[in-house]
Amino acid sequence: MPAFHTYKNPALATDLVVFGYQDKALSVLLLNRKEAPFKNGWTLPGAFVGLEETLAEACRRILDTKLGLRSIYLEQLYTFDTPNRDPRGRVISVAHFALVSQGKLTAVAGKMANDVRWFPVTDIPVLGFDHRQILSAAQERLRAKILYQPVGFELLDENFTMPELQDLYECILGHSIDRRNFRRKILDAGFVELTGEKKEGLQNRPADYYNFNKKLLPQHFHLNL
Amino acid sequence: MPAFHTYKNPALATDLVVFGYQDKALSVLLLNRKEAPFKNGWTLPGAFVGLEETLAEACRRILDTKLGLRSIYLEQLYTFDTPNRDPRGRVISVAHFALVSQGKLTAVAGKMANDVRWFPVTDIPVLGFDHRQILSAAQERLRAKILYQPVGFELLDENFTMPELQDLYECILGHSIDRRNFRRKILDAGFVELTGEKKEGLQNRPADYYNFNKKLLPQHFHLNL
DNA sequence: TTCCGTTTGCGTTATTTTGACACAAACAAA
DNA sequence: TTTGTTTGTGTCAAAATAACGCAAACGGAA
Repeated sequence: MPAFHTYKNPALATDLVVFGYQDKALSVLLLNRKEAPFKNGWTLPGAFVGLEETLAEACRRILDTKLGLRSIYLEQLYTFDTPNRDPRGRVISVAHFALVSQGKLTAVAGKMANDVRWFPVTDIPVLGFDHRQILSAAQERLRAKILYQPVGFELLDENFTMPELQDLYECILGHSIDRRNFRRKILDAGFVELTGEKKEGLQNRPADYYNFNKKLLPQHFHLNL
Repeated sequence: MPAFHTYKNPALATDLVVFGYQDKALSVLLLNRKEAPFKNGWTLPGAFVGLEETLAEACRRILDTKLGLRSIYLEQLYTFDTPNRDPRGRVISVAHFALVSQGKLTAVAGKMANDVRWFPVTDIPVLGFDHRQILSAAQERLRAKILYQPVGFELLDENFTMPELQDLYECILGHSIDRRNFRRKILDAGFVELTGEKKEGLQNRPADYYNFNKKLLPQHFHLNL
């Protein structure tokens, strides 16, 4: 038996699908590469995984140093290993996806280098590597997840109105929902509560602000939308 | 930038959760290790991933050479990277789970080395590495999956009766279901059809044989059981 | 002020789905 | 024939869902 680390293994990387919600649209952070391969092409942010860090730590490192994002929702998505997915050689990528709330999104937008941009998921450019496939998998996961876990709140501010929440759901699910039925199902699920405040200063009737109540959270529900 | 494969990367492995269904019980293939670490302890079958093979190929290799199983259902589960999950060093494992039908199960049972055994999921011994965690994740995935994809049929023979199918569902879900409601929901989902044959030779009323009909498959349904 | 267009909040009703049963049919064994 | 057990089919009340009406609360125009 040879020494342990002399085994020839594929290289290990992480790629990140960072979702944000702004201007009534779900969007993704893309990075314009300055180096080959795919020079000047758009890709997901990613990096190789070091010997001393976990996958999550590698993701946090990317989020922090490349994008200036901290303490946001992060989840492992899938591990991609198509043979020629990276022209440089054999690289296996453990893809993750992250959710950025509106508050943090706007706060960081200015700090970002001009080679990092938000793209609405409805208008994604050609992506390098197999990142189009990764992005599609992330969207599918998010679609499924939003129906049984309170993950959508990671994309909104602490306080949000029912119409705002509904528009988010519609963006992610890709179809429109009846206002009144949506409201009823969300309230029945029982993980939001009224704050008592209203969204004033608008043109129409003020909307009630709601709050994601972690104490009431059933941690497992099922929305039929 | 150093030569590509001089990056220090964690070692990459695969571990397999092979599910079988026999004697009205869901069971898992476990391997008794002949070498350290966890010598004489039970673990999931696994192997390191070579440079020239995909993850799926590595899994097929294990299934074929170690267990004598071919062309069975295989799916990626999750990638485990807890720092000290392997006492030999930093190993990241892309766990998969496989489903073996009763026919193939019995055909191969005899060929298996005596250090490989089926264990009912209700009676699992202490496992090495983080394999208990992997097994639990696989069970959870299977529980969820059986409700919206026709994956349970991979565990049965081509022809099966409704009571057999129900018992399988009950084993995986972990709770009993009303016979009549179960039948109705399965038939409403519309991916099984009567073969016309009956399971004769038993003590009681013969049960109708059903068939998993791939042509009728909606590929996306939702069972509420 | 009054009227209008728009959005929000709250409700109703018909339909569908679900959960909990009852009962007869088909076998083997007594 | 009778009994015990399992399978196939149907019923019915309760719950969940989809579709929809209507008044309240704003800003802006008349």
